[in-house]
Amino acid sequence: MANLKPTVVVIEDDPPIRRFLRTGLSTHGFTVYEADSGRQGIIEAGIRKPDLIILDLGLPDVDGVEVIKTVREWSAMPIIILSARSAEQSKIEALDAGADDYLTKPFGLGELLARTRVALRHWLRTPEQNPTGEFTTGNLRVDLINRWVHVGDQEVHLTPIQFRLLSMLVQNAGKVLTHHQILKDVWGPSHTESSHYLRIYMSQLRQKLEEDPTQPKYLLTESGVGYRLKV
Amino acid sequence: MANLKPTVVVIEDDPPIRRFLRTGLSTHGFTVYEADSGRQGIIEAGIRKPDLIILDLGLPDVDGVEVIKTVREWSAMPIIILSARSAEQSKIEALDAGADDYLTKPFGLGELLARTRVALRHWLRTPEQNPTGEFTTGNLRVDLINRWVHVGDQEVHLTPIQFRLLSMLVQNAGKVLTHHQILKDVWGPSHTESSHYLRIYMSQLRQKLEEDPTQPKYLLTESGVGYRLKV
DNA sequence: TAATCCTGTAATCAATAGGTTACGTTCGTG
DNA sequence: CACGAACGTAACCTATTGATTACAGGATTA
Repeated sequence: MANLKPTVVVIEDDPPIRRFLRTGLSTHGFTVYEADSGRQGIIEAGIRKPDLIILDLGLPDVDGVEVIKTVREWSAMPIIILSARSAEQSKIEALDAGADDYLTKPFGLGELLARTRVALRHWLRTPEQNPTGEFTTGNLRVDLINRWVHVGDQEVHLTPIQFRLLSMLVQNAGKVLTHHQILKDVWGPSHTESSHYLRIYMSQLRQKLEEDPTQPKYLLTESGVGYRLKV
Repeated sequence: MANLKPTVVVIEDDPPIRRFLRTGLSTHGFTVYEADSGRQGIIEAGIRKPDLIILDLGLPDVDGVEVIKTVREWSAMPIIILSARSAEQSKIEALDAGADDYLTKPFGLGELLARTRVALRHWLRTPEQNPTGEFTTGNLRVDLINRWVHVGDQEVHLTPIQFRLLSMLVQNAGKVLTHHQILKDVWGPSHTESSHYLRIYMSQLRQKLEEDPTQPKYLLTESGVGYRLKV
């Protein structure tokens, strides 16, 4: 969804309001899918996996609160309620059933859009929505963002320098990095001649990551040049 | 039952409404701190590190939108707006400045409480996307919404800071958090260098949560980097 | 095959970072 | 205003990390 348009499923039985929502939302960058009943809405939400649901409480077939509960059984996606019912008890029920916001008709398009922005802001903050910087080759898995390394299903602990070194290799996986480049990046520009540091830490990494450190499968030496992470 | 009550900072200059909020919120399980001006409210939010801010837009000294922006410079905590202004433009400005919800006066206490529950639900949403807000690993169970911690079938009492620290780790379970990140979030932006605080409280958490505090299974140290809650 | 260069590994030691205890102060509650 | 809980601070001790030295293996070449 990062560079695509956000998608929304509108569940609303009244055709004029549906048209109002369709034009308003699509001219503001949404891809809009529509449903005119609760049953249809639940199906649509399941198929489209939208970034947002806009739901009218007063549907002909199912009670809106039931729709909320059904969706919440399998997803935490944002749900914004539109309703003609302004009674407080109705709001409380919908919100406690799992809705994220509640607008009473009549409402302005500007406010609705502002509240969709709030809902999407919340939703985007959840970590598993964000891409992970995970790298895999063979039975070696590295997550640069969460900062862990797995060999098989075993977690491996690395010291800060070891991790920086591996991190640089991962970010240039497949390419050969010269001693000079690595030393400059990991130890800083004042240590570009201390190539024995590099050998020692490379050895430590192999001890921790390679099945047979004497026959490395991932951390390869390019003699006279540098090192390379095999992909 | 609950480990400790959630805290809220109420920023409102009108004494009758302030009293209404104080009694309403505290009888429903909140610890309430009050401020009668924007300036004071920002300070209070920084000191108390509440779970929620309730903010009146019509303050005598600072514009409410400025208060939102100032808080958002260093925290993503939920902010619910109360306002006499029902104009759509006012709502849009506040929501886009970073507010999470907007209620127009007059409003009912029931609706306000329902909307606080929504805000806290968003704020506490764990990476697992657990709808109940409960987190489990090994024999450690944490419920961020109801605020209790169990080790085995034994309830454990935590102090406010201890709970905030654990809460942050739970919300980022699996990830390494740097000293800096934790200090900023738990103690506030002015304590980012006081890393010995962190060590002491981490030690206290281990005493309470780990079977063998010298060999932690959950609260892991990433030496030279920070800490991590193992999943 | 001897010399040389590049590479890998082990062991040591100092510096830094982390863990724990104890104690004084503050703050909220009754 | 007295009590206890929670917090901040200092001091001390332990563990981890990183730098460094020394040495061993292996390949290339004269």
